[in-house]
Amino acid sequence: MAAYWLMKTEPTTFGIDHLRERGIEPWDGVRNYQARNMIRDQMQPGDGALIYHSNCTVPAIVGLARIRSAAYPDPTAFDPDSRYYDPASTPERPRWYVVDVAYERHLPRPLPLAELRTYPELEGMALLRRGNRLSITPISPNHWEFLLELAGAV
DNA sequence: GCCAACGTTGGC
DNA sequence: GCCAACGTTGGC
Repeated sequence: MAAYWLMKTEPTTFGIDHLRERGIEPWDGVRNYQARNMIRDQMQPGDGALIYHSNCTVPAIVGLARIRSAAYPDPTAFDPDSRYYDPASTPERPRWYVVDVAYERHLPRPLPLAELRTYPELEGMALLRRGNRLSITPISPNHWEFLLELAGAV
């Protein structure tokens, strides 16, 4: 049974258009233990993902992607030249993980955060909870269906 | 740029 | 193990 996820990214750094150009890309740089645990322990190839743009003019869910690999150690943690370098993570004892994420499509209509807050159907969605800062959150099947219909993507 | 919320660090 | 200080996230 496939699961669903929401993955935040900053469009100025790596947005949905970058993902479309790359086709498939390791989702690197996650440096939060809760998010790491979801990547490492729960994500499966075939899972669906909503791509969310944060820290921008109109924060919004903008596209659909697919998890395409099991978790493996984040190579940027081993690279002293990377901004995500973490000397505490070694190939022998990796601390951080990635999955490969494949572009599927832009939503026909982006779903702005401000609009999402208006739907009682989305109550309980992690993105909408106060003070939420997790870069990866699970999406319930009901919310997934609702969001896709809302965006005209069904 | 402001600031609330949250995570991490480190002294004790 | 507590908790204050600090850093980061991210909406507004």
